[in-house]
Amino acid sequence: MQLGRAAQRMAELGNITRLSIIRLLVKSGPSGLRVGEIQEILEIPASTLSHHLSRLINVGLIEQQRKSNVLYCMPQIPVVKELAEYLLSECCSGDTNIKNL
Amino acid sequence: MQLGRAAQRMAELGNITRLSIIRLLVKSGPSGLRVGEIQEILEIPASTLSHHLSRLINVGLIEQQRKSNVLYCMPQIPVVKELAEYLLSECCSGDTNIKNL
DNA sequence: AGCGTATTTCGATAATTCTGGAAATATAGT
DNA sequence: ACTATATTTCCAGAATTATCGAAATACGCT
Repeated sequence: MQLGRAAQRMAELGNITRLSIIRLLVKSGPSGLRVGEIQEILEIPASTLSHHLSRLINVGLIEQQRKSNVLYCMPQIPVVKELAEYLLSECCSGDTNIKNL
Repeated sequence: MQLGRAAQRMAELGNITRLSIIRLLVKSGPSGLRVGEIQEILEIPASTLSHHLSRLINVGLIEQQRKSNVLYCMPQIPVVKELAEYLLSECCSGDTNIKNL
């Protein structure tokens, strides 16, 4: 992952509402939850939730799939994982003294 | 790590300048770099850099230590690690079907 | 076509953040 | 005390973001 993309994704996760959404979805698993479920569980006004969801979709952290009447939001767990790994990648490559971690 | 704290830290990492700083420091290792080194390497105006450093310090992602004339910035690698791990903690606890990750 | 439920788009306001120049502060050396 | 280097604080303008009500859209059912 390149720096700019990682920063974008971090920024989206750097909002307590959006982080709540992602945490809920990650916990729930890859099959996802409906928008309405998220709304009820987290008690977010529909328009606010929709705004945050579209931002998360924008950076690839979740995807949506329609099943008739309802939309399912699925966390893109490999993307989250990659982002997490990015933070410490190449750690200490300029300093062999890793003792005091 | 609790949600609010994690979101704060993510938000600080969600800026390309600050993420550059952290990446540089993480790569360089726990012994840190001087403020001036960071400034030269990343080519950031001093006041801008100082602003971003203070934000990173604020959330515990880096610490500073004075050595006579210069200030060293040391990445708090365990904190970064904890944050990274937070993202996927309790993953899929509500859904045993983890196959399609 | 009309209705009901689910979700998004629009629009507007308040709040926060980013950036960098100029001035201030800190520390060491003379 | 004075000078030099390193870094922060102050300030202010531009830009971005968060929030949510009201209206619009999407889809299935009858």
